[in-house]
Amino acid sequence: MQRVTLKEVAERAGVHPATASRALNAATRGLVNTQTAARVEKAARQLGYTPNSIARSLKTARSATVGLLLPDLTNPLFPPIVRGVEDVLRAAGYSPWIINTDNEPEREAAAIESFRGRSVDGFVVATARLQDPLLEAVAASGTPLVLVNRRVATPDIPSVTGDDAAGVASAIRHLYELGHRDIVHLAGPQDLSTGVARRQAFRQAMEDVGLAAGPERIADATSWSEPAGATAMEELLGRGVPHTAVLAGNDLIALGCYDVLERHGMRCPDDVSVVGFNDMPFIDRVAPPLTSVRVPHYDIGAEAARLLLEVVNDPERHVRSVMLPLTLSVRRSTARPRT
Amino acid sequence: MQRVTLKEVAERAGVHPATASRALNAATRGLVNTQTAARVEKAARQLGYTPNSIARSLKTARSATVGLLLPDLTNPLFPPIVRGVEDVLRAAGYSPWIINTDNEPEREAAAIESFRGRSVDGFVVATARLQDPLLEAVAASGTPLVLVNRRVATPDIPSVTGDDAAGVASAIRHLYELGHRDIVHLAGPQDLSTGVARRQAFRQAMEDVGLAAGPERIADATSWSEPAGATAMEELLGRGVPHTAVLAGNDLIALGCYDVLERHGMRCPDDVSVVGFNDMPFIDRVAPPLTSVRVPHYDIGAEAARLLLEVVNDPERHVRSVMLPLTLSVRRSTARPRT
DNA sequence: CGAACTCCTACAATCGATTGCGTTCAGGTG
DNA sequence: CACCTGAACGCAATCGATTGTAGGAGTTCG
Repeated sequence: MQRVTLKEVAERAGVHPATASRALNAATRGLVNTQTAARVEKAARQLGYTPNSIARSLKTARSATVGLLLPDLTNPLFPPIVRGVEDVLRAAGYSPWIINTDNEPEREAAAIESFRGRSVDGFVVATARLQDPLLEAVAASGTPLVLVNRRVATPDIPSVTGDDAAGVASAIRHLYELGHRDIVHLAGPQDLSTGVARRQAFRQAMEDVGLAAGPERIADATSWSEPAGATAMEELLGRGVPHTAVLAGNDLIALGCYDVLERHGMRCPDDVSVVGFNDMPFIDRVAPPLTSVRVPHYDIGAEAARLLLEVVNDPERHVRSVMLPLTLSVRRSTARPRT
Repeated sequence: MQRVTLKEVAERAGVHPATASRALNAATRGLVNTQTAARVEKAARQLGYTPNSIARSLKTARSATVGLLLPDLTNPLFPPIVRGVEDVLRAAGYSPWIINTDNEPEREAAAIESFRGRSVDGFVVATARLQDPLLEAVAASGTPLVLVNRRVATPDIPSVTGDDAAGVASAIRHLYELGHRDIVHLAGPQDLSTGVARRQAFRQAMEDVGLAAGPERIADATSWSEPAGATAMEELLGRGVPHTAVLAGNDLIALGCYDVLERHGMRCPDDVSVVGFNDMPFIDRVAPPLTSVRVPHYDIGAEAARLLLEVVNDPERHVRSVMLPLTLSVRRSTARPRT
């Protein structure tokens, strides 16, 4: 377990540690005689030298490390994002620290604090609330920062999101073309950008096809979960608004909606069509398979990592946000309304 | 962004950095006058001092960091394990590095190399094949190491797993009590310990209730996936072995089995009962909801982290492996066989 | 033949915190 | 009053790698 140090490598190659360092580093190899470099490299290989990145980081003040803040990894949304981030980072020699915050501000603060202590080179954040002083402080401090899947009120923070408006529009269009005219929306939490964006997109898309989208047709779920979705659906049913189709803020809310329909003896899609959002893994295997707006989570993560690396490598670079196109996965939860 | 250093804190408090260090460190605070310590602490707070853990790690050769190797985070098995590990580690002031290896040995080697370079204090590994020279090398080198959900041939590596034998037995007993006598098994890959363990447990459990469990009743899937499960099921059907129930090596294999049944016009549970393994998230929402052996993945991860911390804190401690009890989640994919 | 230059390589400082050891000084003891 | 003790703190080395600068060997050119 005794680690091999650069000094030992240098000794074996008969050179000074400084020379060994330069020989082993791609950027500085040009400063060293080719044969010497080869000798050093050979010595390093023979001794099984692994550079101590802690020592390196101390000196260079860069850690090749990125902090990744998530609400909760067990939410099926996030693993693909994480993989996207990780794959891109790894290709660039970086790796992510992952921390779950459960959306608790104290946890988030602690995580940021801990990341700072470990001198991460940047942050990828998937937990942003619309108002988030912590994040604004991070951004203001000049630490590179990219948001995924969410945006904050502050405009000058780069983010990567899906094109929610277009996604919602395609869902509404799909329902419209099937013949639905009475469509309602189970919106997500209104303190998160996606919840707001999709809700607003719903109204816009409905207007665009000439349908009514008054507030009575929208119920807000308090979280992105099945129970919250069920509660919202119950509320909507209680209002007595006629409807033949439901657009849910995400797939979990749609599942909650399923439960309520079943409880009330209604069948999907025979009585009510349901559209979800995210197209999460295995949602094609529930009964009935859910029609859902597909969000390319892996790509979102990958793109976020790319953006972050850009800023890390060139802090002067101006911020840039990316919006990825969404598609609709049509399955059996949507059908023509009964006439 | 300019970080506050210990030296600055010391200056402000009017003491030497060494004293400041001792004052700020719980273990050495006793060496410092109480009032001085208070002064230092106040200075640290005022300046917003965050210790540079890189510098600390360099000096102390400990990083409060653990490497976590996974095959693939997007496999729904792993997020709960990761959370279990993370929650326990965080409580102890540690945090995990997560790396996906996709079960590729080179990736695994690269990950271990990278972890070594970052001086992790230990490893939690969920990727172990039965034979794994890399891991044996790690274990032999004295680096603390705990396996989760898998075991390797080498006996003296601590591991945390579910009690597969008992889980399989409870599944078989359930089917037996429903009246099934012809039961077959879709086994997982046989180069992984869980695949082997469950396969063997199947034979044992069948014998225990007095049923035949010849090799013709078992088909091996080449991976823990739906397509592999489907292929194995097709093979089994091709053999013409009569059966009224299937025990799948895991839930994904069970889903593959569902597909094949449907393709052949058979219905579950009317024609064939199916039992899965893992009880993964949302498997209760597929059609029909899958009866499955529930594995406490979060607890497995948490326990693994605890074991690892034990070894990290006391390297002399003798290895200890833990096996957690499993329960059966009975749902609608199992029913009495048709008479 | 010596000055000027180019290549390499060595020296030494540095990153920020920890820690063994030495020093100082107040207080107690004989 | 000389001496010892121990608490509290300062000094300086150290972890392992990076990097600006100095210096030495060899080459070229006036």
